[in-house]
Amino acid sequence: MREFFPVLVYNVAVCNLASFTIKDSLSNFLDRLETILMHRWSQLFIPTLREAPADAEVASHKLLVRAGYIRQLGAGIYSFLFLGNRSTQKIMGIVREEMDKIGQEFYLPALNPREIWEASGRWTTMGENMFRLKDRKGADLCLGMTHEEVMTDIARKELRSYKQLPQIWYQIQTKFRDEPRPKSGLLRVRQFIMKDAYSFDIDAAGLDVSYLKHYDAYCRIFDRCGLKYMVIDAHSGAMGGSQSQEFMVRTPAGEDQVVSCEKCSYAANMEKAASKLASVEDLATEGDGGPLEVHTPGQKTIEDVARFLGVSQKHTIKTLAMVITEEDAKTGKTRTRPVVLLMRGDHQMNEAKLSTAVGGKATRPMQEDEIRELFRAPAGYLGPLGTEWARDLNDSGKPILLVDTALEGRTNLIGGANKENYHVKHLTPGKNFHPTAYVDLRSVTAGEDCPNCGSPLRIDTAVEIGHIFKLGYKYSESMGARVLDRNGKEVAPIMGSYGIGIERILTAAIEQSNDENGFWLPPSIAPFEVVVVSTNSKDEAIRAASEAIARQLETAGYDVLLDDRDERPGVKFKDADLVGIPFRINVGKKVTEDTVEVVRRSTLLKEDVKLSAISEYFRGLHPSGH
RNA sequence: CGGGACGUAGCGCAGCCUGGUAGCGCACUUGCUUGGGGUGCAAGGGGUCGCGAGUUCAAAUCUCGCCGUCCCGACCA
Repeated sequence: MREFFPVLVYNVAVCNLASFTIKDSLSNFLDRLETILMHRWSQLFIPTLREAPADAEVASHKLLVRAGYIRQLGAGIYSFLFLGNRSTQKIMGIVREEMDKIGQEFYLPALNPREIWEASGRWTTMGENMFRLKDRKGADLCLGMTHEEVMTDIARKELRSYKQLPQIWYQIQTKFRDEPRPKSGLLRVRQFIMKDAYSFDIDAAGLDVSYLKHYDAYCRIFDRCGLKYMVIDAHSGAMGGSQSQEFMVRTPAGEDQVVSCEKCSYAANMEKAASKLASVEDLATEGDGGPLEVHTPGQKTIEDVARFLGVSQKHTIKTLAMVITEEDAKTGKTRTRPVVLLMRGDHQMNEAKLSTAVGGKATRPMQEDEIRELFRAPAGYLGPLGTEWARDLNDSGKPILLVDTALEGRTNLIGGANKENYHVKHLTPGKNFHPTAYVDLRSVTAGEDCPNCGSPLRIDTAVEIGHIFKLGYKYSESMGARVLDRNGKEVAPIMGSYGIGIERILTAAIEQSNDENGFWLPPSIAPFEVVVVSTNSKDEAIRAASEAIARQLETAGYDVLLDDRDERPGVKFKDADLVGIPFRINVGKKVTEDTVEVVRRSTLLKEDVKLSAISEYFRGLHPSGH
């Protein structure tokens, strides 16, 4: 603020020339100047609401609207008003400062021609999630959901040599996604601001460095934003990604499930999380140990069968019949391929893990007629016997048998007999049936042991605020970016992509710190750091002291909001508590003793502070140490 | 895209079933009052009842269609 002072005076002067009539005295002019330099509540637009809109469900949504930060324009489309804009601007400022340390900021178009999305193949794969439009000539355009294509287009046109690498390019801009279901205020929207960065390196070792730079920058950004976050290993998808981590903030409003260890640093999302299982003592062998059919009339579920036979579900096999859709390499036609999964009876299958196991293809449960055709038996009695048709994963089109790792090494399990009303005892993998592969298909559940340290795992819902991702060669190859390496050989640069959701930082911060009266933001991202409440605007001593304190702190470099409205103190206190400002100074009767109250919003604890000690007081509290 | 709910003043809601002058609280305007946790009193302003058709002498209310918003699910680079 201070360094912009001369510029501001100039602008204000110029702006006012037009309306500067003879009637306007110099002091009037200076008053106006003062209003602009000092943020006076009485002259600002901060439309606070006593009640939240009926549409709002999650805390941050209700409070953002109540505090006058945002207003809704349509489903998943929001306007940012004065306070909301100040806060997101501060967040962007922090992101920009830290990103400038590792990369270069660009400004890219949101309006993209179809061609570059055709080149990467995403014009079709993005499907309905992409906003599309036509120009007057009928040419297809879309609104950018992310900017791999545009960045890679620049790279392919401009980068020629390994000597130009590495490059880290970033932007902080609006993105558009036609979400099937916008929800939870700013958490899931159709237009939002994102910082996205892209790295180009000559080799994997270079990518490791770029990736690490982003990891460090992200930690600094989220630390400075005052968030309590965790970094988790993420499901990197089937397409080329080798490493991927997500920065998550725990909150019940979140949409993602995150597994984390109570003791050590282990954390992963559900699609990736693993756990150590307590070992199970297998059932004893009866008779000769060969497969033994048992009559289980009407017992279709694992629960039924285990109870009926008087065994734990841990000794049973759950047989799941799925289908994947794959494309024939030669004809290009899609066809289905049966995938039979064996899980321990009490375990849940994770579809993302399954999808990863089969190379990222779409999966769905088998239909009744497909089941009958493959097993010659009805659902409820399926089992691994007679699955000799199971083939190699690469043997396109043929059925495969995937067995969860929890069953590896187990013996004498109980599963369906592929015959109505019958199950089979003494099933042992590798002996009675032969898996295509053992793979981890199981969803971790809370309380299981951490794979690192053995402590209990917890599962929380969380919001993703950042994501770093080793892209590999997907875009550089498909879009034809090439540079010459040291040997003069043409190679595709290896890429990384790195995103941060700006509004999600604000939302997560509010979710982390709110009560029924409002919320409090970390000073670094709050629209104002301090609100000075003049408790009685008719009392000249109080009014003057409020002005003086506000000006003093403003001069010291703080962002100060002076509540000079002619309102009752109760109204001002309620509003101050609502709007997210972390510190409040109540200026009241005690000014006659040169004393004011400082209130920390997070605790609502009040402290009497001498006027002469105000600056000193805040020097101690301010995290960025003015 | 499947399931559910809602749409009446800026916000929160009643009225609809049983058709007949559109109401309450907050907010807003004016005056007085009050001045440390949304002060009190008085007088006001503000509504094509989401849109369109239909039934009817008459529709916020009944019927049909459309649009919009929210919730659950599916989806989520």
